[in-house]
Amino acid sequence: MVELRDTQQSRVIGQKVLRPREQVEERIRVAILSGELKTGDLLPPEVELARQFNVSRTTVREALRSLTTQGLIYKVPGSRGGNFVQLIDHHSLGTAVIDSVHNLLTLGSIEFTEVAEVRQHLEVPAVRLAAANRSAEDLERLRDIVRRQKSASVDDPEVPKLDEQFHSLIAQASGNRVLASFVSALHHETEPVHYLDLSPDVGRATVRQHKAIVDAIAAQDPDAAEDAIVKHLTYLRKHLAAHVKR
Amino acid sequence: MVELRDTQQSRVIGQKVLRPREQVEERIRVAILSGELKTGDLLPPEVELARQFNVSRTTVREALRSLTTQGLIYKVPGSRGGNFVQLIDHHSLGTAVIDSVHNLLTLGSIEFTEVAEVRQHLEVPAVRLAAANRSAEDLERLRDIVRRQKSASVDDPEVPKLDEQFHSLIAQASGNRVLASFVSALHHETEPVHYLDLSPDVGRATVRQHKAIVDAIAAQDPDAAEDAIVKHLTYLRKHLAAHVKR
DNA sequence: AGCCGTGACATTGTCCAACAATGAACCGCT
DNA sequence: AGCGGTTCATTGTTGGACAATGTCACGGCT
Repeated sequence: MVELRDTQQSRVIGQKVLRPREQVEERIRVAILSGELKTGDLLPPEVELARQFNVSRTTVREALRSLTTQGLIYKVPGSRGGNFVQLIDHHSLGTAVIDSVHNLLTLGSIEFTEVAEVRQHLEVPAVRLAAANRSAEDLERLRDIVRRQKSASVDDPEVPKLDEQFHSLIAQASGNRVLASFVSALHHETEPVHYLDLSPDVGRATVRQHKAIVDAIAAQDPDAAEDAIVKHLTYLRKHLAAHVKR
Repeated sequence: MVELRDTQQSRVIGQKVLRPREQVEERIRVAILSGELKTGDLLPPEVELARQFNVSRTTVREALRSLTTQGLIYKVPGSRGGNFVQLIDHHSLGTAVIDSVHNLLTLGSIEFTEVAEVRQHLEVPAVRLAAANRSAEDLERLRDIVRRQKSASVDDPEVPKLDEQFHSLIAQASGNRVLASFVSALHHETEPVHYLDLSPDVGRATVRQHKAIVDAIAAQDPDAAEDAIVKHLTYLRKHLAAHVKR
């Protein structure tokens, strides 16, 4: 947090010396972020890149490895393989959040309840916006999910996936992609716990609550929607609290 | 989204073949996430790791490069250097969000308004919680910042930093670290724009609004705090909208 | 004694040249 | 048309060398 400021000489001539790997990485990064390289484009082979940048293939590979880890490119071995520019849309934000939150949770650097709390703070606006902005298609897809949830048995392996889809779809219907990414990421990290115990009672109650949410969205009634989702989340939290066994 | 399920043979014997680099990376990752390696610990030198895993140093280096990019370790060249386990706390989440949102914004994959909207949805609960949970020290620090903002001239290079600190501190005072990380990340990505034009009028209005927020937090009045922050954010948005020149 | 340069040293950073693994396209056989 | 092997471009891994970096200890200078 300490900030060093050059009080005497504010003119700067020298810049930080960048190592070869950093320069290569940066050049490729701006090529991607500037749109010079588009999604799906194939980068030149590593030997060719090494030639162009006049560095060794090893250095190029370290730069590419870093870019891969950042999710900007992906590598494909084999004859028609190579380094391709990765699709970068709002889902990237979701996975970035998932990864980071997951790490922090397993390290104990943050508490589960903090995540759940933020999730609720985001799901309420999400469902309100969904009620206001939902398309006919959104509604149909939500109804379809609830239908399938109703018919699924408790131990059906589809259950968690359906639940994830339900909440993600609502967030998507809000029309705000950042909000959608956050909600589905936080859902992903908070929900898994309650798959372990799932009595038929809880299953039925969940479906009933989901239906109430969808009805409010169908009626385009944000207040009712908020009410329904708060009830749902509160129910889940109470139910979860009864099963903290770890 | 397609899920392939083996309908005929549900017994799985073979697992995916992992490349050496992946195995090394994974082993080190779990060592860190399990707590076997703690913050600040020094990993064995690369040649030693190569010996232990029985792979080449190059392979070890690729694994370490990836872990570095993920923020799990950091590298220090030189005699007493090496690969150290990075501190991983909730700030990691903030920087992860900043990076991803920044990429998406420059690529045009998300809209500025979506980020700003989510920011507001998070700052409202943040300020309410801050009003409820704030410590005496939090309050003193907030007052100190407002004091300094009052005395700072419009073109003072400290101004943006103070603003960032102000909003981050409030989020921190909420007591929810996930919330704090999100708020400061989104603030970081949405605020820079309005540094460009900063008339003395706007500066004074901002400080006045900040003071109102702090007063509400001091009085531990969540409703008043919400009211104040909404007014503030609305003012900023209106002011920003008048200057969309890019 | 304290300060400053200087050189040794451990470690990461880069280079090079080769070979292994991968997987798509091609070709020929039936 | 389908099947199986071959070719080939590309990434993945290896081993070994040298360069760059930054800490430490030492020694000389003041």
